[in-house]
Amino acid sequence: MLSAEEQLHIIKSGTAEIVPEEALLKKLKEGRPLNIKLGVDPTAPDIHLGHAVPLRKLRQFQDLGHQVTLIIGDGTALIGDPSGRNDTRPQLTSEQVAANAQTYVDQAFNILDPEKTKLVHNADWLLALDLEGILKIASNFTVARILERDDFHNRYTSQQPIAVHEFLYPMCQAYDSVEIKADVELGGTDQLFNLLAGRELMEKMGMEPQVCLTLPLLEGTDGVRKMSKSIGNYIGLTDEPNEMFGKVMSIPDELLVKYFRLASTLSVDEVDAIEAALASGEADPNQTKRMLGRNIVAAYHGEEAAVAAEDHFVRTVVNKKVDEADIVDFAADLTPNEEGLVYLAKLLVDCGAVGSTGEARRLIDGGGVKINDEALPAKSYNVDPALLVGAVITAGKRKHYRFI
RNA sequence: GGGAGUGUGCCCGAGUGGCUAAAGGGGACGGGCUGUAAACCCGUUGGCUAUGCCUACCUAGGUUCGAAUCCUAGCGCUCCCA
Repeated sequence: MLSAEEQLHIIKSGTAEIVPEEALLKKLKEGRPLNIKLGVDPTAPDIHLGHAVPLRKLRQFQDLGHQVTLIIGDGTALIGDPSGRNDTRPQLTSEQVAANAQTYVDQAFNILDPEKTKLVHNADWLLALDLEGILKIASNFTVARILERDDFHNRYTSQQPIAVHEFLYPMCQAYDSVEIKADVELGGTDQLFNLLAGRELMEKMGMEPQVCLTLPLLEGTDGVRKMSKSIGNYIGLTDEPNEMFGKVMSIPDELLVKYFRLASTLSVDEVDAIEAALASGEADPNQTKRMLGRNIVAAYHGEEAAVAAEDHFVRTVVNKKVDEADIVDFAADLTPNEEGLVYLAKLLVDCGAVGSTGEARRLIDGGGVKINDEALPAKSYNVDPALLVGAVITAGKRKHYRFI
């Protein structure tokens, strides 16, 4: 086992805050495997690189010899985490939660070491609480304290509704820490309040309080907003290799180091080296980004897929060649009208390239529809079917079809 | 229980009887440039085989030649008082 100081150096990489750091050092010095907690909300079926950030950190802890308790928040999911929200989350049914939890766990074990992971469900103890138990926990918190939270405060002052049950969320999460006797709890920076609630509750219940470790939120491919499925700027762990690689290439350069640090499998030293090389201008951002893409694809699909994905990227994007594998065959009705033409706008809707004929027309007018790499002139909504037979029809940046 | 506000397109937000498929911004999409980065420029952003027709400003009615705009009721949200 590494020394406490060496461990701390690794753990600190990429973290936003450790509260309090001395307490973590002290725990590390005890030389025992610490119990590292991560609670996850099974509110969405797919997980993405943003969700993977704390999982990677957990993996680091595991590699340093510590134990992880992964809590499936099937109890808290019934509430819906209010963190960072400006509205009330929809409450999920237990069936949805169970299904989501399963896919989450499957994907999480791509990253975590199953040998050192204990999987628990907080419904087991949260739903077992009776009113007396709930009151006992709730009496440790005050309304003022909870209203201090940024998101509650903002919603309150901006006249957005806050449902009473949402107040229970941080308390339940705090109680989880008590239940599993956490030494350290991880979460995004938006989780700080919830993590601190756990620390407070443990202390009030006479336990050694957990250390709170927050990780920065990972921006999505737009480089601005945090990665999120609903915004559509996410890189899913189950994305196909080619798509995954392409999405990584589309992130802004400014995010390169952050992605390496939070989402890649590289060690702290390696990431430090890359950061220095980029800063000095020694490393080419494009090549470095490709390296990142390879690393991320390899982590979820294997080395071979990563090489193939980069290859695909070079062919289709850099050299602008249409890859045969990207062409979708579509059985189109090419029966011509009286003028001997077919309505291309409708065909583009039928094959799923666009949502409406209006959109198709606009795309054509904007030069976004190509036949065999040749842009159609504006207004050519009706075309000679002979042009289409056997040809590659491209709609937008990277949708290719062949009508058969 | 009483009172006051508010509800517009993916989002924010103008519009208070006709000139409004609805200003402006954001986002998104497409084109150019390029490293599927950033920056920048241009275009598009309800549906429909389209110089037109249809559907739209919370919902349902009503007034009017004409309503996102006025009236009535309802629904949602917020605040204040109790």
